Amino acid sequence: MGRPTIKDVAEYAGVSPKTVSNVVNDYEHVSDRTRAAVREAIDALGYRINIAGRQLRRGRTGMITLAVPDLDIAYFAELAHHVMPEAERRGETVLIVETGGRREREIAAVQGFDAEFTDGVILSPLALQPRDLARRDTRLPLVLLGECNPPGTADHVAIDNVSAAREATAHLLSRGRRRIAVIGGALRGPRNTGRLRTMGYQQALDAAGVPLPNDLVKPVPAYRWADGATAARALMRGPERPDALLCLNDHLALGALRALHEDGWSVPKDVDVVGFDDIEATRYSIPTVTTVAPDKPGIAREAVGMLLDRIDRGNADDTAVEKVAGHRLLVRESSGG
Amino acid sequence: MGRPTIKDVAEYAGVSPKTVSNVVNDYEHVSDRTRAAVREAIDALGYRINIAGRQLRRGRTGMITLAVPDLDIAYFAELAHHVMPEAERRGETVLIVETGGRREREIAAVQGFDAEFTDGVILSPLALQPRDLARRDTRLPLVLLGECNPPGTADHVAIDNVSAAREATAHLLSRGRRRIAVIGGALRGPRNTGRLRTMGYQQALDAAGVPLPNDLVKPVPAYRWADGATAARALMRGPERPDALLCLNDHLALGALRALHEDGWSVPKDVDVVGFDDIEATRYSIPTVTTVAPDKPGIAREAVGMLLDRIDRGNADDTAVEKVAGHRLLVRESSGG
DNA sequence: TTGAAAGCGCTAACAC
DNA sequence: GTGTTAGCGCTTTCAA
Repeated sequence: MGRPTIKDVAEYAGVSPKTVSNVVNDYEHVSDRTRAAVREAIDALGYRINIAGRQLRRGRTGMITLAVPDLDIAYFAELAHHVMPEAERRGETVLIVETGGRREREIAAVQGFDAEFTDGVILSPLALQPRDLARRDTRLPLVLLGECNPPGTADHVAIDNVSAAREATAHLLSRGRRRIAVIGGALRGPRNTGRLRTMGYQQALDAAGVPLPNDLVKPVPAYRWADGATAARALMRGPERPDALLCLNDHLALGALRALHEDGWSVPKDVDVVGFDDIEATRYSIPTVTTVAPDKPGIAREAVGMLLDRIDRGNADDTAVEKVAGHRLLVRESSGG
Repeated sequence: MGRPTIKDVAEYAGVSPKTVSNVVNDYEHVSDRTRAAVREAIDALGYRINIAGRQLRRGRTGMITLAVPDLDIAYFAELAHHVMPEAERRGETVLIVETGGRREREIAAVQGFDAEFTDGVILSPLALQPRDLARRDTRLPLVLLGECNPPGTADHVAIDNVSAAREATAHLLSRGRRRIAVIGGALRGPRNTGRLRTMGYQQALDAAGVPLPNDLVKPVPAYRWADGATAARALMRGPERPDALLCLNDHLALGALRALHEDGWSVPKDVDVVGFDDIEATRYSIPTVTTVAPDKPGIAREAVGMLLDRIDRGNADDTAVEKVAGHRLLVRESSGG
């Protein structure tokens, strides 16, 4: 015989399938005796509910998707680590999907792939275009993390990237740094995370009356260790040698640290280094890395909450919600802390 | 109207539901004309298959569980990063679950939790006891990773931990190190990863005729940065100061590196450091860390393959399969590389 | 407080 | 090459 069904349990306990269902779902109006009998039957038969039957009937899977670029990026692993228990606390299971930061995979995620797996999606996009959202032909509830597509398109949680970068830059300026490079930055283009943080950097320079240095805003192919190392090496060997590196995530900062070490530069004596995300490695590296710490538990809580709200409301088409998560600058050895 | 079903598509295209199903499932014997018409209807209606109906009918969910202690441990994030595309390549979706290394969560994982979510489980256990497997009252296909419970209980993939540790220790001995400490090791107790690696360490010492130093096998509460730092500090300040640290994973090694730096020790001049797992951080730390690199893609491929085999065979009760994944020692700066 | 009947969306088996 | 029928396991009426 195959796996026991609710019918088998019912037969064994001498009740109807509906009664078993009532017990399984903690329905109140079940006599203690019946409940006990059903429980016993469940144990005896080793019954486990078949989620497919339930979700077919209920029209909900009890699962939500968390789509991130890459679990190899510690920030996303840490984020997942916070999202999963938060979802579990609220009775949902999380399906993690890696997009690789590729646009077609991100589009697939906001479309619910080709199958309707989950009740909603939390996506941390990198390549998604505003028009991809506009074209979305589904009511699949969606919450966006980090990247700031034109507000109003979807629910969204992020830190205040402009302020965060402004504070980090102001910190470097207050240490007398004037030739501050931005690794992973962008002086123009869409208002993605890199652009917003570069704007904050520019604002801090403006406020201090420091002119924007030439050629020190350096884009990178990705926010990985190797990219930080390459960029730092190029900047330090270039004509406009910086005295500080504002790295737009911690992996870039740690990669930069390594390249600086190899080229014989001392941090923070010759050059300061600052990162974003507060991944665990920055607390143990040599030197430890000053970083902007986003409120990860808060982001996870808000994202899950917003998504479940939308799912519960049937994703009614009202206006999108914007939430700003907290952040703080943790000054460590790499900038004199 | 709600989400379109296969019936709606059939009506729109003027065919039967079964024909739509055939098209969706890439069944061969469908005329091009029909196929095109169905495709068009699908696009027009924005139809996406409802996975619940399919899995109810097919008796398979197309999902497998990957249960790891903690995504914050880079090794497990990297492992997940390899398992997901491998599973996808084979048409399966991966549900990641964190156990926190807690026994009751690991038991729940091998039992399939209380719901029938997935078709099988890949578990990387830490606290699971042999008797937990013996007691298992389910036919849920299972593959174990890493920890070596009594062979024969379940399919199992791991590197040869004894050999790996022996090689790493031999490497340190060949550099003239004689007072080699083991952070995370165990001289007795169950044959878990820590014990096996300590056995390899002992074998290498024996082979070289080096007596086992006193008090240098140091257990740790967990394999995290902080634990490595604490252990390294204690060892270096203790009465039996080591000249090398064999750290049983890279997080321990990186934490140790930090503690050594803080106490003014130079690596590798004063003391060598070796880790396990080859996480990306070890390639960028200062100094870079010598480590045992397991064949992660191979582990992922074997684990997924073994699990799907079992699922396809209906988990017939034949003997468990043992697979040994490859590994190699990468000598880096922390031991003179 | 419990039970009977119906049907969620899909596909296997079989007919045509 | 395509359609009909039946039923996967569950929960939602509604009735008893």
